[in-house]
Amino acid sequence: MRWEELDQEPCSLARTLAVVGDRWTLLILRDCFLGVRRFDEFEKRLGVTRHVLADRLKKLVSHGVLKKMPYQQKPLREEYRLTEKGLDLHTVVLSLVSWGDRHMADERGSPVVHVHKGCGRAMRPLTVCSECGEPVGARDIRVEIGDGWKALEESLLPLHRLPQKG
Amino acid sequence: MRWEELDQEPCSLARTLAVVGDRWTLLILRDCFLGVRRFDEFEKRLGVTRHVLADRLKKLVSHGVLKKMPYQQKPLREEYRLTEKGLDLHTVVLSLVSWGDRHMADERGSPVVHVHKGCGRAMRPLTVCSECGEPVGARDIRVEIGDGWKALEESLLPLHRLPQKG
DNA sequence: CTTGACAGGTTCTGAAATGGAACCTACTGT
DNA sequence: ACAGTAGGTTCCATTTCAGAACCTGTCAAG
Repeated sequence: MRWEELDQEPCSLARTLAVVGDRWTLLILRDCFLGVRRFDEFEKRLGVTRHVLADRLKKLVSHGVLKKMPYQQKPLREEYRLTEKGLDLHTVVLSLVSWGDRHMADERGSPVVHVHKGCGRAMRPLTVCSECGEPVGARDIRVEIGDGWKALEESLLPLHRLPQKG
Repeated sequence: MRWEELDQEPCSLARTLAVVGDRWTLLILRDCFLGVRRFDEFEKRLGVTRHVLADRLKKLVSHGVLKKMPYQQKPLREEYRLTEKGLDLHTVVLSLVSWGDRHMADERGSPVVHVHKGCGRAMRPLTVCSECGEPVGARDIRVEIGDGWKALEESLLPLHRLPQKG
């Protein structure tokens, strides 16, 4: 499978990875959420080569995750900002960070703390069911085929075994 | 920056990407959550080369995300199963899928539906604050330096500008 | 007892992506 | 006139990847 074919896959995860499924892209997005907007700032903070950085920014713009906004004329200078579509990736970044905090931290603890402006406290993201509000984990969910995709059932989901304890 | 240095970074996102920051790894994990356990099943479903598949499975085992369990002797055959650490990645996968459903779906809608066993309804994952239970988005959170990392403040977070509308 | 099949890999080779550095193009400031 | 800055592009050596063939241990059929 080629990278370019990925956004045609009958799988929302594959389609998302077509946009952000790359180590540099997610690090760029992390910095976007911290307020970084300019080419040379990304370069200094990430240690990525300019070539790759230019390529990833271009892809993110073409996918509508970032947009270029002029911040001065003469000479024209543009900065990269998150669109609403890009801001919506916050839960993805947050869940990745949260997993790292739980499973990859050293004795110094979490490098950054997320403070919820609403209640003022340090928070961790919790994933809950949109319907009943209860927290959900891997074992609480069953996967079924979407209505528009019944014809492809066999190729989509040959298996429905859920991961159990042990 | 080299891939191998990534898990030493003072950033939980970078450390997480050291484990799963690769397009094939996340597709492998998707299939794990659907119940796929054996080498040749992964190969058929993913269209990945055997070389890369063997490499990624080995890395996931070495990071403690998957474990090899024998399911027969003579000849010894082993299958790959999610550990608790691996099951804990479910929220990551779920948030990626959910973003794809919202922003990358075509007219046929979501390929798969997640049913919450607890309440029996089709659900979307909602990210809420662990402290007050309110839903959180990108604009509801402020980032601060963790206690163990104050000394590195400048290199960690030169900027605290938050993405605003427009 | 030879042939074939199967699970689960490893080895080989050419193509693609990446890292590192140099170069380019407007402009501004001294 | 010269240096500096933002935002790239070009070039080349190294690394990684895709695609295919090959290897090993076991069983089952003819």
